[in-house]
Amino acid sequence: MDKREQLVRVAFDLFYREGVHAVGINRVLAESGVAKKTLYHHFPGKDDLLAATVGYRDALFVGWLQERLRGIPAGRDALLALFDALDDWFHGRDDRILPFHGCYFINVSAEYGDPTHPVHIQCARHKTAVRAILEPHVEKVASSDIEREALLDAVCLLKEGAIVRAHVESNGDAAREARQILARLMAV
Amino acid sequence: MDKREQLVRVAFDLFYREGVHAVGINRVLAESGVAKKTLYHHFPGKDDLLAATVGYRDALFVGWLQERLRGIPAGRDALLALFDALDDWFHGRDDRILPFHGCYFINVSAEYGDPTHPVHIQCARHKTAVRAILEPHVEKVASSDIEREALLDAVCLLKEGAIVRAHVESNGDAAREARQILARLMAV
DNA sequence: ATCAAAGTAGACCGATCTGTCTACTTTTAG
DNA sequence: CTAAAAGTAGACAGATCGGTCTACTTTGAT
Repeated sequence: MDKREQLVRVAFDLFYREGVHAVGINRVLAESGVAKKTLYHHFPGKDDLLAATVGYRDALFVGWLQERLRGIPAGRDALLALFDALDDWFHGRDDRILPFHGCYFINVSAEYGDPTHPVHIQCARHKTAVRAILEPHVEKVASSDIEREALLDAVCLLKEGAIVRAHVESNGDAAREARQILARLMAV
Repeated sequence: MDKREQLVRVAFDLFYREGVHAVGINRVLAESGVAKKTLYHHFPGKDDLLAATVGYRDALFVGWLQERLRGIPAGRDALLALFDALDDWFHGRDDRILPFHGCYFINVSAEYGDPTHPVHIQCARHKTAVRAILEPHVEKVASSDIEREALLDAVCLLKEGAIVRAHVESNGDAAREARQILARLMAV
C-alpha cells in the first residue's frame, strides 16, 4: 500500500467534502492511519498535499469523462452524453466517480481566490483540459470557425452552470436543463 | 458610525477576498478597529457574523442588479443587460459593485458544502431571489410555459457559468460569450 | 444630571493549527 | 546479511483559533 497515494486519497476526500481550510493535517493523518513524519517525508507542506489532491482529482475526472464518452459517436451525441454523465454524477448513479459535492476545482478556487496562486492556476488548467476534450466533438457539429468557438463556449458555460446550480441550489435537474438548452442550440 | 455595520462590511470584504476559514475573528477586529467585546455583543459567534455578511451581500447585489435593469425595456433587452452588467462587474467598470472575486454565494457554499447548513441555505435563497428578478423579463420573451421555464433555466445557467469561468479561468470574456449565446437562444 | 447601553483594550482560556523532532521498527534492494 | 529507505508513535513548539471576561470609558436618551 502506497502511503503517498493513501494520503492523497484521504486528503482529497476530506478537502472535497469539508473544505481545505476546515480540515487540519491531523485529521488527514488520523483518517488515513499514516504517521505525521511520513506525510512530511512525501510533501514539504499542506499546500503541496493540496496540489497533489488537485492533480489526483484532475486525472480521476478526466479519465471518468473520457470513459463516459467512449463508444459514443463523436459530435452531437457525445456533447449530449456529457450532460447525461453530469446527471448521473449529481444523482450518485455512477460508481466510477465519487459522490457529488460540487466541483472540486471550483471549490478550491473559491478558497484560493487569488488567480496567481499556484493551486488556483492548477484548477484553471483542469478546466482548459476538459474544454480540450470537448473541442473535437464541437468541431463535428459546428459549420464555421465562429460557430465552433461559440458552441464550445456554450457547452462549457452550461456545464459550469449546471454544476454550480446542482450544488448551491441542490438542483438535481440542472444537468437535464442544460442538456435541453444545448440540444436546442445545436438544432439551429 | 454603526459598529455592527462596520464589522459586517469589513468581515464581508475579508471573507470574500480570502475565504471564511482563512480569516480569523482577530483579523476582522484589527482591520475594522472594533473591540472584541463589541463583536460578541452584536453576534453570538463567527457563524452569525458570516450569516450577516451573506445577508449584506445579498442586499447589495440584488440592489445593484435592479438598478442596472431599471430604465431598460422589460424582456429581451433586460436579459441581455444582465450580461452587460456582469461584464462590467468582471472588469471592475462599475463602482456600485465591489471588485470581482467570484460569486460570494458560490464561494461560501464551497466552504460550507453541506446543503442543510444554514449559511448554505441562505446562499441558495439568494440565487432563488435573483431568479425571481429575472422571471418577469423571461415572461415577456417566452411564448409558452415550457418556453418560459427553459429560457429562465438558460439565463440562470449561463449566468452561473459566466461567473465561474470568469473567476476560475480568469476569463474576462465569459459574460460576453454568455450574452451571445442567450441572444441566439432568444432569436429562435 | 443621570443611568443604562454600547463602546474600549487586552489578558486569558482551552483547543487546534502547521510543522519539527526523537527514538524506534519495518521494508526492501543489492 | 546488511544498510539505506520508509515507516511508526507521539511529544513538542510557536502561532493562531473562537470565545470569555474584567475593568474602564464614551455616548445618548430621559
